[in-house]
Amino acid sequence: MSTEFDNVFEDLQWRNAIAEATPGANEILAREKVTCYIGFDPTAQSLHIGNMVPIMGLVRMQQHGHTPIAIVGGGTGMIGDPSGRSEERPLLTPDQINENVQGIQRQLESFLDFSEESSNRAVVVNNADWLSKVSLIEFLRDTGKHFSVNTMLSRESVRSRMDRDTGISFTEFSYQLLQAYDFLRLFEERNCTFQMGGSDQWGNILGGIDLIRRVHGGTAASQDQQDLSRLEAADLPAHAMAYPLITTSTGEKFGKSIGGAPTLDPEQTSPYRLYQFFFNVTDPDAVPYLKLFTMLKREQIEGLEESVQTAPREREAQQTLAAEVTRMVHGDRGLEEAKRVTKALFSNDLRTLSARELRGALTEASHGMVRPVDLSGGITLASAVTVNGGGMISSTSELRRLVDQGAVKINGQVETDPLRQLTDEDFIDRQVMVVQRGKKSHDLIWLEPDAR
RNA sequence: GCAGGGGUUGGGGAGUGGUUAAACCCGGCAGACUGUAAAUCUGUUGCCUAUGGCUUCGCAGGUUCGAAUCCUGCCCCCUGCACCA
Repeated sequence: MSTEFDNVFEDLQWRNAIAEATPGANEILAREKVTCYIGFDPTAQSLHIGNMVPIMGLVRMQQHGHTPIAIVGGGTGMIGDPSGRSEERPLLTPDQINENVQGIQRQLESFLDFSEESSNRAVVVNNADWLSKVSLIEFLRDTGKHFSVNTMLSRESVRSRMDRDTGISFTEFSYQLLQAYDFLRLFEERNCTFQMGGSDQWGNILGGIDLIRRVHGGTAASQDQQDLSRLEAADLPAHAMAYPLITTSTGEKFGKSIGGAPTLDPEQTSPYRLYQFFFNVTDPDAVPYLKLFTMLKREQIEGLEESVQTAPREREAQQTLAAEVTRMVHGDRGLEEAKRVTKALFSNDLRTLSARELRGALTEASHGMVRPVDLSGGITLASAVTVNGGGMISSTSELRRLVDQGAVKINGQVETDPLRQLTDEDFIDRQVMVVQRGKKSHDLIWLEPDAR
């Protein structure tokens, strides 16, 4: 695969995907093909869109001929990264972690090229493979000896916790050693000389390079890691770069909109919702996201950039962004589904669709709350809509408020009476009812099949 | 351990006996405008079988016609001091 950029570094730089880099990293990447890695925390069952940045980082590395390794932190996950946390993390059970590791591993596999024929095929490794096997004594002697507690204490993630009375446990304090050790192992076993990560991980990443340097010699072995940036490229046995943490143009944490960050798991976040998430991105965010989240070429993106300027109404950039991401995550079928549902929901002719079509389109759509309802005992709209909780409307009071504000539509018709009795007339084809809250949220309710 | 301060509705933060479901700000949600955008404006933001009722102000009791507001005990947090080192 070829691109318009000479090397990954330039590519990533153009995409604003580089916040930090070790001195000389750009030359290395231009000159040789390296093996690089990024770590993924198994704190949840599924990756979410925030993880797209690192994933795309690996994808682009591979595209440019480098060999990507994804580490899932089955071992470090047992410890917990103190970065960005004001309190001690609850420890996950080994079972949970295992489950999460497997889920994440599966998801990663759909982005990277793992084929045997590939000369730079991707690898997924679990750091539990080695972390769970090192002996404590061995670790303290061989690795711990290279770390100065003074330096470790000065780490922002540690210091902020020391200042609070809750403090930090030895467990989390040790985290930085483990992460550094990962890099050392990959360096030794897989000739991996490059690490990428979020800029919040920069300290940990440098710790890894420093460890490698101390273990494998180098003239400046006694220097403090704080001074890494002053070293010449030649002194560094390994390199790294960090991507910036993404925020929206208004400074919010990325992905925090509608009900939390969309995940990459279709069970948790339907393709439709993922599509909608990106479709609704604001103008100033559209182009930066296109650069970060898609494989589109420079000229395509520049074309879209112009379209945001000249014809914002067309929302070409958002549409392309949404389509590209959805296809990458859920494939052509997922994208098709997302578009089909979008069309059904925003064309305002719900009544013309059949129950079958609606169910097909909506079951996995929007809030995904599909709930059966039994009419036989008589039921009000309010109780139908709020059954089981968990839907987009959580209480009768909330329904009333929304109805008062003219925000609720049933099958496309504005609703005025939250307490009216439902009849099977309210269900399209006497089967399904589409509840709409505001412009963008939908629920689907269907009649209990045998209660009709 | 001693002394002092404090725990209020998603967050911040008023309120120290009734007119307080609890000011105000932020956030959230919705409406208008628009482009399924941003900005702006408006409304709303405990629950219910709803011109009323119920449950909320760390927890448990108590005093009162009436408590978030007063008393008692407990839990948790912050600040000084002491102890430890």
